[in-house]
Amino acid sequence: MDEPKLDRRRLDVLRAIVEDYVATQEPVGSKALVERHNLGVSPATIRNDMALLEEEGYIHQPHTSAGRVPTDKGYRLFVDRLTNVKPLTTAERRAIHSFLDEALDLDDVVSRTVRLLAQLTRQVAVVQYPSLTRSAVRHVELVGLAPTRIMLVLITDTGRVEQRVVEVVPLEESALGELRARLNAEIVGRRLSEVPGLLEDFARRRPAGEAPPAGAAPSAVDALCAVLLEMIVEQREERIVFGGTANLARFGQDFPDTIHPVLEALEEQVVLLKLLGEATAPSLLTVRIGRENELDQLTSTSVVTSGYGRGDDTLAQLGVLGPTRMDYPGTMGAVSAVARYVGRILEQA
Amino acid sequence: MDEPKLDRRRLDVLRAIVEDYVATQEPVGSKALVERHNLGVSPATIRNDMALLEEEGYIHQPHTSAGRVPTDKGYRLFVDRLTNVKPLTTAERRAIHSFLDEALDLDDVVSRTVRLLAQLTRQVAVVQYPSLTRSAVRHVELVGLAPTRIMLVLITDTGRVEQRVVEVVPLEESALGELRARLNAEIVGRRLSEVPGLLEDFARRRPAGEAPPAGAAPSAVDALCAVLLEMIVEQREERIVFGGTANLARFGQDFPDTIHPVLEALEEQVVLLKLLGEATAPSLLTVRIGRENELDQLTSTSVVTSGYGRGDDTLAQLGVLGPTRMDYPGTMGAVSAVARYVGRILEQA
DNA sequence: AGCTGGCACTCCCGGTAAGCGAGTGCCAAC
DNA sequence: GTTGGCACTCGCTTACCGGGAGTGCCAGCT
Repeated sequence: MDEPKLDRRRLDVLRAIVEDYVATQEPVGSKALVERHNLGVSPATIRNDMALLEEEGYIHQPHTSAGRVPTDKGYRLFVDRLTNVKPLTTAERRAIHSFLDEALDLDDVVSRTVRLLAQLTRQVAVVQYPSLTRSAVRHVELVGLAPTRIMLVLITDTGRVEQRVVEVVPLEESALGELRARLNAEIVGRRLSEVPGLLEDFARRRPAGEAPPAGAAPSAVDALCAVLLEMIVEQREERIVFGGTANLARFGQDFPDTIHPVLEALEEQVVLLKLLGEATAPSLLTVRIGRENELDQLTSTSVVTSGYGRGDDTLAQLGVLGPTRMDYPGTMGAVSAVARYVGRILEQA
Repeated sequence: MDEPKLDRRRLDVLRAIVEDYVATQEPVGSKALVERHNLGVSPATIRNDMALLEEEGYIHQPHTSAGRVPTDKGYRLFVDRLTNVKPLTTAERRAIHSFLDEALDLDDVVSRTVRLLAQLTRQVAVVQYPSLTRSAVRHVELVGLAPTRIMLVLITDTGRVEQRVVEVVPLEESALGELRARLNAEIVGRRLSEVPGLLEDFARRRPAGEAPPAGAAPSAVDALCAVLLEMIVEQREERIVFGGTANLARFGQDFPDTIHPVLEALEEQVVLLKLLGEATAPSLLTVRIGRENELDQLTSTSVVTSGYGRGDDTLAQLGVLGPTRMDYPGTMGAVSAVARYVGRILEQA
């Protein structure tokens, strides 16, 4: 352990400080502490403990003769060792189910999840679309719009639908049908990450009569494969949506100078990606507190994320963002529960 | 005219007040006015005019001995009679083109439009997806996932793709193909609004041998038609996205109590719908100022919207929202230009 | 040793008072 | 109809001054 000196009561004090501060949003003093928690000792004793905690960097005094406020390090210890995720109430649990069960398609699942998370945690919610590369092909559709224009629709087993229009050399309807069948036979059910290899193979193996004359325009097959590849690769930069920004402003002038940069940060896809961080195992919670976030604009916010997916497959991340003084146990419980349930929804899709 | 008394100079004064107030965000006094605009008269004269304007309700004095601020009515007159939409700079124009030309599909067009509008106007941008009902069917695809499960994909000529999974009585692959062909023959190219009628007709006209035995489960045709109808009707509540909320917070503590309700309002789909209002002819600008908005939460904001679409067909609305003290000419110019260009993009899709 | 009550000290916060300055309305004169 | 002058209003800033919460320290108690 880093700080073996921290005996039991000192930890209790830290926990009490975090809880009170989160609840009241005001620096908490020794007297208030002994009143609200039965610590069994006098304020003076608590003061000694607090002095110690401050020395170790777990709490901080805004000014002489003010109460104490937890530091990032204090929150970190609180999250790691002093508390557990709080299980949801049955009402909340029911809300999750009824809210998500009504979702019609993937877009709907994602947007409902955002609203749900925002409402449950009263914070800003961030949800990433299920990764294309980790999902599998459910179907590829080729729709002839005109002799030289084909719409290529890719449907994944996570319910994601991507489409793109391709210009090709003239192609008959029957050839199109045959191509559709062969293409589907080749890649349906395979992971998207496998598809590039399969396509390459597919293009090489094509029937002899279909090979284009040397130097001619690329065949329809080639053109389609190229676009399909492009779709898969391009979409690796995942889509991320967020909502519940009103919760940022909720605390009135709580941290007024902070709200603008945070909103700005949220509007940048790149930032959101960093925010959600590396994919973790499903329902494994990650908490990043204050300055643990790399971005300057987010040094006074905390982020709680979790992976979600089918079984042990992490398809994407979701989570919430709020001020460092957040209700960690409750937030963690909500994020974790929502992540699990979204995963289950995707399974049955 | 409502107020025939308003002679030329008085109108000039109002215009000057609006312009200065928008630029400085501070109540503007008579002295500052004559300095910044060459009105050719003395401050005392301006004061007389201001008193008149105030009496008529065009401007307002926050407190005795402060400068004047335009009222909603003042902004209204300004927008209606005192200014024209400002044409964009060529740089801005170029930005629009390069930004939107890169869009890959409809989602991309919409999200890019939001970012573009937000950036151009430095305000909150709101964009509605092209209306399903006013677009036409490009293709309907039926994908057999399992003997009793079919995925129904509807593709419109605006590039919108909607899909839904349907449970049906067992159906062979060949029957599915035939059904797909017949269904497409029936409705491709037709307006979505016409589809319900066509489908009814279609179901009635079905070949005799295919009719289900009386009292049996509904045929696959019936089930599919039902879901298709549902998709069309349901989606009438259009999707709307917004962005650029950071711009709300930009003015620091400008209108601090206002930002929270506004953010809250934006998160409600219903509110957004009201915000964009009735569909208007493409590139016809609508400006709603302050209390002209029905919603209480938005009484200190103004909304500038425009329809967009192909040719004379209005497919949806887009626009921006900001404080009533906004740069109306510039905002109107940007909204109008973007609406026109988005329409053109949809045409060539 | 560790805990406790007492006590002096620090410093934030809220309220009040004074001075400044911007802006006005009015009026008499042009 | 316009102008300069002038007294007046009133919000904003600064300074000042208790009151109060909270602390650190210390001496005494268990």
